[in-house]
Amino acid sequence: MGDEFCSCDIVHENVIEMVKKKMPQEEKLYDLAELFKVFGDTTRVKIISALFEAEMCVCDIAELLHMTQSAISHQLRVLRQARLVKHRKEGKVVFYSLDDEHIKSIFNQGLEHILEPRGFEYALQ
Amino acid sequence: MGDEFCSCDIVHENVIEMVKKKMPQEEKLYDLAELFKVFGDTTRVKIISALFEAEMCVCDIAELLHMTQSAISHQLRVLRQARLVKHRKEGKVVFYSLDDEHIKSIFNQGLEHILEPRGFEYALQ
DNA sequence: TTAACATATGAGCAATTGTTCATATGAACA
DNA sequence: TGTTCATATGAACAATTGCTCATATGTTAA
Repeated sequence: MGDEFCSCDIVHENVIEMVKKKMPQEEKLYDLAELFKVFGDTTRVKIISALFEAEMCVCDIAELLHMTQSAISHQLRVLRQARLVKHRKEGKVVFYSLDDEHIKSIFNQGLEHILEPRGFEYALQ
Repeated sequence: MGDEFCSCDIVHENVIEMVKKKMPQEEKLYDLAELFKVFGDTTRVKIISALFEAEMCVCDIAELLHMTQSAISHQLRVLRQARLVKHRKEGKVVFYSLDDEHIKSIFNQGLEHILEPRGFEYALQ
């Protein structure tokens, strides 16, 4: 039954069909993964966390995170392309700030998950 | 001023100090990035999306996503370690389901972001 | 016990990613 | 105009990641 991606015999076809119908489009799920991938790096999470507090220029962020200007600039590019930050030029200086209200929600939900006490079963792993 | 991670002279020390005080602990931000990293893969996003609809065994998921049992099992391990799914054994069969209410929120906030219409400036990039 | 089966896991490989280094761009000012 | 400075970017390299393949684990049934 099916395309043999699993050697099992017990496949629950009715469940699979139901789930297949209800799941979002493949493309949406791909985009969603791409979005979370942007959040999935310590440097970028730190940048976002910093920009929650204040608009900052590239140089400030580099100084704050003890990283090179180049590294920060590369990461800001990623954040820009994901529409998570916006920028404003003032002469030579470029100020970055958060672009989206959703970010705070996503970020905070993530923090809540992190801060939850861990269950017994997990502690054993 | 500072540790010279940036050759700039214009560093706004007062902003940096303020932000530094308000930012979450480094370790929390690291954990947060680790959590989002788990969401940042198409296969795992699809698995989570499927488990929103129903509890499923490894074989069902493999069939649904047209992927090998091994690939799915490896990814389920990642999801388990991040406490995003739980499992229940019934004989040889292992059923997986979502472990956490936060997941739905994080996931849906992400989808909202994805679905937002894009601005003019971004369209040009 | 042995055979069959559902799942888990380790090693290896290709693809992706984050940083560094060198340099380009573009704005302000002498 | 030429210089200085803030930022952006391309190439290269090391580290990480997701999959495959082979095999281990653990459960059921003969």
